[in-house]
Amino acid sequence: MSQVRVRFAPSPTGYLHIGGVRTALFNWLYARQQKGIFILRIEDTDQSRSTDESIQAILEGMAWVGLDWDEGPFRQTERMELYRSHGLRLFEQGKAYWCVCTPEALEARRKEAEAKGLSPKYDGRCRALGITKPTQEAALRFKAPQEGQTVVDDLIKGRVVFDNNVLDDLVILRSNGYPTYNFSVVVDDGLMKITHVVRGDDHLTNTPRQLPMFEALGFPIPRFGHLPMILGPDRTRLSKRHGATSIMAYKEMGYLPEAMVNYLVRLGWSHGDQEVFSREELIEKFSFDHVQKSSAVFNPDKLLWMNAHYLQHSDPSRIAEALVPLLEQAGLKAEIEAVTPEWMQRLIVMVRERTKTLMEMVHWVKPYFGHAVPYEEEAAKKFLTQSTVPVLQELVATFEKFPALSKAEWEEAFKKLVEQKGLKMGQLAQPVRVALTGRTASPGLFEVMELLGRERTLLRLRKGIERASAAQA
RNA sequence: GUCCCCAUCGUCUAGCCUGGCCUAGGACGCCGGCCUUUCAAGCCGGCAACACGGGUUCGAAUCCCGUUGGGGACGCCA
Repeated sequence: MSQVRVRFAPSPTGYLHIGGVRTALFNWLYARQQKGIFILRIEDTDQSRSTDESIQAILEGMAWVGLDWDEGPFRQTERMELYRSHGLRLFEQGKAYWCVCTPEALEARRKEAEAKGLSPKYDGRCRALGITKPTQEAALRFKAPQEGQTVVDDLIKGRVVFDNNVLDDLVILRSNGYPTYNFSVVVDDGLMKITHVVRGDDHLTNTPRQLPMFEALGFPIPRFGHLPMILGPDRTRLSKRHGATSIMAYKEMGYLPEAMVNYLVRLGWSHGDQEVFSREELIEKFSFDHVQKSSAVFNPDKLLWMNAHYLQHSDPSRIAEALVPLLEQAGLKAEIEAVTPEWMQRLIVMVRERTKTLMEMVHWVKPYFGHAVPYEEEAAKKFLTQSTVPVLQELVATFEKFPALSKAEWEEAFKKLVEQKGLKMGQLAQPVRVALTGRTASPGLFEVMELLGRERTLLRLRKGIERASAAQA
């Protein structure tokens, strides 16, 4: 068996979307598993819609999810000669012909046919003309087989049979000399010796159109695998109106690429009941046998859960790596530089079980930098009241007696004070929480103290007392 | 309209190929409880599906046919 060669072939007409990433991912996984070659090919033959920004977006998106390629990126616009020469060869061999129908005329006939309830396919009228040297604008059409059947033995869908009479003579070279999609794909997949064409199942009906071209060009026929589509909640193809579909939008919302990959791979593929897979496991366990035939609805809730899971279970240094740029973006550059990586990781471990995205984590992590902490007005108003001043003062006095902060000792002292005063835990805990973090919700108080350290804990408690003393009685 | 694909809880899915182990399992979400200094996390429990109709068979979620429903394709777009 020769080496597996697969490709991801997006067209650069917008951002890299979720569906594209999943297609790329399945190709990549298969290549890595089979020790094969993964090729990136940019299909930019539609010069009116392709942009360089889109190419950048594709590369950026691929990099973010960690899908690296072995060959390319190739751009089809740099391979024009190849398509032209192969097209002309088909003409010379009598397998293609010049068509002088204008786009307008074709459009009109298509409409007419549709109105009559007929198939809108090209009627093949130039096929018999035998034009050898067109004197006007002409497109080259491939002579598609008109009888018999074309069978696609699909890796995912199984055996699919098409009657050739549904095929029409496809334009392979436009009158402007550019190849069309269905032709450039065949030439490239053939020339690049692609062994497995794995793409969205919106291409399934393109396959019987492409197979005869592989044959005509003398290329070996690759295996095909058509992946089910990803749908929005309304069960139509996922698109912009369903919300964020750009892969980079998820980066910006604070998702981890590994969570994204894990979620996406489970959309259409499964391995028993397992939900969470490391990248190594995916490479090992991926199989087309367990790719679902039916389309899947994108479920943001489950993606969010997956992200929370990775936030909670990944190595803290990994989370820090992803979080730090976001903190810098949030204007905390100086604060980050003032702390050690170890402390940063402790902070992450402390807050992470209450965050589902890195963006939420940014919010949760903020109170622990710097000396004093700003209060959320509501929180201060509610808990830093005159009546709390005496007990807070007593707490500070108690803590001051300890030369160092010991979480266990301070907790014990705290609880003793609560008991002495006949208070409920929360009656002291909430004011202290606000004093320490500025908020009513936080990690465990003594974890917070331990992280802040003795001096900052005492400082913030004193500031809390100041604020409470200034409050209206 | 024509062709193609698909069909298990609201969603992602296991099981289907190689019928009985399925009183259909897991996950997300939802509801309830436990834990609890707040917020979470965690743990325990609950609700919830084989689209429908015919066959085949001792027996069908699993095999066959049809119906219905959903999706896709039919461009000098990709």
